[in-house]
Amino acid sequence: MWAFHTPQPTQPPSLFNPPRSPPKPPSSSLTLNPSTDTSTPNNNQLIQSLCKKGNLKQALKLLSHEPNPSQRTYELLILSCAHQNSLSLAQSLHSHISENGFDEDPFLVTKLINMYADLDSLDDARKLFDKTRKRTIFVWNALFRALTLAGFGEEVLGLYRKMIKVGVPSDRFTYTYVLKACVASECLVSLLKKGKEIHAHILRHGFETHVHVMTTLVDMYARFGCVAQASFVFKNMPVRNVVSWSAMIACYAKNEKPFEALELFREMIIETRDSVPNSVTMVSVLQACAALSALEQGKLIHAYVLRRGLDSVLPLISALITMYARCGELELGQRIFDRMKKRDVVSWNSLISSYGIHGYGKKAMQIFQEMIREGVSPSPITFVSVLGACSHAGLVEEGKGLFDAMRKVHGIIPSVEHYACMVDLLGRANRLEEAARIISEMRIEPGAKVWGSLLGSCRIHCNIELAERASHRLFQLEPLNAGNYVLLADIYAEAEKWDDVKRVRKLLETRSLQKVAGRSWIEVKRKMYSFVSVDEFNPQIEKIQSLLIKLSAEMKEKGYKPQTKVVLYDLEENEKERILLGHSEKLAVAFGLINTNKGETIRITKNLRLCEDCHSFTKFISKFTNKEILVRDANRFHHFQNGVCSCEDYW
DNA sequence: TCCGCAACTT
Repeated sequence: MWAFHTPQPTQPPSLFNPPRSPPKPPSSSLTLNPSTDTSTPNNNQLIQSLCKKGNLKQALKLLSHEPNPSQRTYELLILSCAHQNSLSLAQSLHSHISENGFDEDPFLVTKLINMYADLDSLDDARKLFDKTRKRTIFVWNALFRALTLAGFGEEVLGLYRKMIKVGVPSDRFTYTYVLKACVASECLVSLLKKGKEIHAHILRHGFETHVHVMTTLVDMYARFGCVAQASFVFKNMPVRNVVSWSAMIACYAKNEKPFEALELFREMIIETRDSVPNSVTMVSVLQACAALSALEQGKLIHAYVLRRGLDSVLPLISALITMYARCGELELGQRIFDRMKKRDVVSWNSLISSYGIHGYGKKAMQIFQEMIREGVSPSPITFVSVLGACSHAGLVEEGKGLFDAMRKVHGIIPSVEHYACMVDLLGRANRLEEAARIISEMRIEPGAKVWGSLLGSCRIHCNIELAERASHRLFQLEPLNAGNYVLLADIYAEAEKWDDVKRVRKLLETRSLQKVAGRSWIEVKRKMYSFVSVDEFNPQIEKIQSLLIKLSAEMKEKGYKPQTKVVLYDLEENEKERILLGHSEKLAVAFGLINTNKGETIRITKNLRLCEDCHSFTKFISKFTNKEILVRDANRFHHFQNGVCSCEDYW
């Protein structure tokens, strides 16, 4: 039955039916020799010390000679099985424990459930729980933990209801698990309502003073994107620690509130003495800088990281590489990577995606190959990064090859993200039929990301038929995402199907959704300036507008043609031109021209994809004014210099 | 006696 070789094959039958007798008192001596005496009362201690040394097989061998294994002995054996990742040994040990009558010991049941969770054998954990009669809160919690970790959130919530029904009171651990269960669902159901109910239970039972419970609550709201609720809970916490602060900062950083994240970080440093930011806190702070492309802020944060001696923490270094790359400083990121003494897969992923967003697809692929040569196993995210890089650079065949190798060579099953990358890769390259075929051949349910990629490509290549198919699915999958309606309306508009445009815009209205406004921002002397079309308040707005009008007129003489077709309203040409000059990105460029010194690069970030007119306008400007202009749009970087863009007009 | 929170890479 044991999965290892035992030198005494005559023993077994009695192995699982040892005589029952009370455990003998432990001896103080530990100087036993197993080869000369295998059945002394101190076998327990010997087994335990073998477990501690990691010699599980030897320990199990000895167990077969021990008539009275103690609870402690079993405990160490269980931990050893989990540690050695051996399910078959674990199951045999479990039978041994049952046959010795220890399977009603809640202590060992808890340990066994945890062990099965570590070994990813949820069925064993469930079965054990089902036949356990003495279900202490420890046993319940262990199962909640196991199921939550594996993503069976709904099952946990069902069991939680049962637990309340049978009258077992929750403790602080129960609350952290069931809160996490709300966001750990395999299916895409929203368990926010459940989470709010549990929030109410927590308050009713007086757990609002428990830091861990309340921090988990903050994190739960954060993951649902309920920033206001998360911040409400956080502000009302009677006790906070570095983890609570980090959770709230991460909440802002992940939910498109980078300013708030930086502000809270500032508050944390100034107002608290006992909650000093750690490397985890700093990762979120760097993410906020990256989201804003706030290079100067980012450098200050980097200096802080160095002062605090946090610069050898791997995830933090990856965040630094990403921050510099997203702020346009690819070389600084590369330099940090070069100086790393130790690198993990995340460090490589960061570098690969950095080259990807700058449009260097070939280079990203080279780094990928180098990583493989160094013996680092790629993760699913590695492929998202490198496929994304291929997509930005139009490397269709290379991307297809990588997608193939991912399965065949690296044994990674493609996820929705990978399919979305492939659809994007093919779609951008105007191979829309091929992209649609990939979707129809998918073995998993194509989610919103996949259809979204297709719709985005249809927008670029104005394919109405496929766009209608994609948006039909998207309207079901994410009815509240305004972007999908806007894309479809834009496609109709470009084809001058004004009735359809009206119909889709009406749909947007009836669902009371708001089109996300195009926004651009620029950092000048450590201050961020943000622009939303013409009417945004800015003290220099008149100066900006007159500069744009002047430049536009001058550039027209040199061959610049306003791409009025991007204005998707049925208007006169000159009116369209006026609208074009109000695009946020042009305002930011003009602001940059006015407020930067000669030779200084203009760095702009835009929340949406760059429009064709802004793209050609900025190319002209870069030549006309002899300025380097770096623009990061929703997808990638555009490096404008001397009239050309690094994307080679493929974006 | 057993159990717990936050982070990175798309």
